[in-house]
Amino acid sequence: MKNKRPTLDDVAKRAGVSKSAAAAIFVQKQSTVRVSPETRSRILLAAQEMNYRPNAVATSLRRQSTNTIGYYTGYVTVDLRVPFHNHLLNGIRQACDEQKRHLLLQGTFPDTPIEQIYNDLTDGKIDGLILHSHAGHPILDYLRQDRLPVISIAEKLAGFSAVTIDDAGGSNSIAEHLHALGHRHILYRAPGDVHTTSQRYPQFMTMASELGMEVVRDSHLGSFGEVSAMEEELLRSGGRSHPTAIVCWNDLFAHQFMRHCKKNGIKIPDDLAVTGFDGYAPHPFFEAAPAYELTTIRVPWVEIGRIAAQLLLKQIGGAEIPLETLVPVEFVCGTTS
Amino acid sequence: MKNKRPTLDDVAKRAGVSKSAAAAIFVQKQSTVRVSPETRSRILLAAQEMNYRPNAVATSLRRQSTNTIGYYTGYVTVDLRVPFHNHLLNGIRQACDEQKRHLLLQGTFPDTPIEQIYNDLTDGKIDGLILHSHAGHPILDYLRQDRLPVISIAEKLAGFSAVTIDDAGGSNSIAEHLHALGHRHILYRAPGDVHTTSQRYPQFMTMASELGMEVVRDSHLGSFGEVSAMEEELLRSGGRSHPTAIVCWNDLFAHQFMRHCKKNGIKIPDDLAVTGFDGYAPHPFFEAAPAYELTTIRVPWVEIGRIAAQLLLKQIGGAEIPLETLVPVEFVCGTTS
DNA sequence: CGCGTATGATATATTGATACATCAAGTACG
DNA sequence: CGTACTTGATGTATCAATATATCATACGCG
Repeated sequence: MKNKRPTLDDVAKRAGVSKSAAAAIFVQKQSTVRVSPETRSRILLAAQEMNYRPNAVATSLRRQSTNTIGYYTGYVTVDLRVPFHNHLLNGIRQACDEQKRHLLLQGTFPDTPIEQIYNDLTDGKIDGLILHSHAGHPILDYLRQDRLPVISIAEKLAGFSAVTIDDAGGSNSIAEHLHALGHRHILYRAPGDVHTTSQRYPQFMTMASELGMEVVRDSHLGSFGEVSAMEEELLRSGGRSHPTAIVCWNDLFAHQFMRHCKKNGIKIPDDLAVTGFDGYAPHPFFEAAPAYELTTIRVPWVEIGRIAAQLLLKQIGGAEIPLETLVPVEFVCGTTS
Repeated sequence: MKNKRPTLDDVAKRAGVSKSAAAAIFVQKQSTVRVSPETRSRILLAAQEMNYRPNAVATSLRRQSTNTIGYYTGYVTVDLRVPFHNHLLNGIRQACDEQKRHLLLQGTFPDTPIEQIYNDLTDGKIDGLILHSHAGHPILDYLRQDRLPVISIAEKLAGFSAVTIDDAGGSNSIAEHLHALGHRHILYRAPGDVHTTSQRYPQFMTMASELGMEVVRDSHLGSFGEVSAMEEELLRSGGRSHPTAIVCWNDLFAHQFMRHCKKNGIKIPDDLAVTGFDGYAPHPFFEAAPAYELTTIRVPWVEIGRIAAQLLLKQIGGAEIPLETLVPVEFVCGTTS
């Protein structure tokens, strides 16, 4: 029969020493308690014979630290299959692995009471929290009153450090690229009340104006895959009129729109140019004969996850970290423009 | 300044009651201690004023249960962007959310000492563990000696319950489908020493023989994207000879191979039929104008993750769960056959 | 020989919540 | 009116480690 798990007391008893002596062997940082080599090996032998392993929960309670960070996936998107989640998580996990920390996936259904979310995030299970895509979420006000170290990804949130993306630079690149190709009339497709839009659209507008391009704004939100009225019109016109290019706020919208183009016989980029933003490096799995290679801004999501986790761990360690860490992006010229 | 976090003692003191009374209000299951409505509200008021939240780590220690399950991602594939990971995780998270449990992502670099992995998995941080793709991993022997509840996904592992996939049924479907289309010479492409192969290949062979088809086996492993000698030959021949169909052990191999077909001008399915296995329901993100719709066996990975987590939680709760839970698959006829 | 110090331990308080035993006061009832 | 039982609490041990104080010896040295 599988026995009860041995504790440090059991080990000490078997080795014929005090608990303090036994503890000195297993404590994470070096102990002030000294143990002779012979005693040490006696304790280690006893521990091995009993298959002793320290209890992480007890250690966490006493040390007031769990060596675990959380990634909160609630609110906007809970589906872990969404690329930004698994790309970020992959990077976060790399950092955790390197520093021997653990990663807790925390997320809640949209209708979970805010108090419960707050409780869940700040009940001591984690030493720090990574947030992404939570601008405007009521949890932020709660977290600001708490001592839990928090880092934000892709958004500046008052009171927290952030790893941000060079949205402005990316937007400039797209505007310049389209201008160079001769496009003068652009449809800018991005939902209105979304944080990312506010980071990308104004800069695009500024640059577009400088270059003398006309931009029409389509801020329909809708659900993924839904076609807006302006898009509908564009599809009906066959794309062979103004605007000559559609700038999408992210790759997802671009891909979705291109599906409709295909159905409607619109040729890309001949009839219409399409650009995205995000550039999720597709996993090899998805590289199978893509119909289009999207022109986009490649955002190094995996790297961003990793940087965020590293900064958070520094902060947990007591270090000061910069309020903003800007990560550069890369213009990728595909076949859709 | 942000103060020290209040404890139950602090709340009790402020409300002028004993710790036991205060505890009775916050304890998870109902307490044997009775509290009058007036006292109750006095305690609740005090707690609210102090912003008291119970410490989860202390609770875990006392209750000997963390309400957390682990998902171990080490060994074969650590990259969380691989579809089976994020599909499974999504299902697991659904189940955890429903039952208010937490999910710890545990994984280690390939060169982590086994003792350390064992320690990490069994040090009390989690109440149970989900394993996928770990057949033959040395950690299994360690875990078998432990009390930690474990459930395996997609593989029967001695000593643990498993959620399994109807690999045999899926293999039959593919054999019958190809036979019905007139194919008589098949190349079966699957690495030799992989668990999944042993589940899928024998049944395919049995059914193929019954139907009078000839099957050549290509068991080259190689790394993802690498072309085997047999594939090379097939590509050179332009596919316009025997075999007339290639059965891949999973969608990944199928997609990879099709990339090479495209490069070599081989038309699918006219020159060569291709089938896969897994049928990761692609996220809407990836639905953009796929060049091929792969003929495959759709395995409900999200659902499988969810079932596995639910069973594990039952087992943790003390219930007996079946040693094997077989999940049916679905034949999907695409345009590649 | 007595004082200071290094070595190798032990004893005890602490971390924050929970389970259970105990206890005082009030009520029901024969 | 005494026993039995209910209500509404309190006190204490426990979960498994860690931090710190304390305590014996032994040794160096003037």
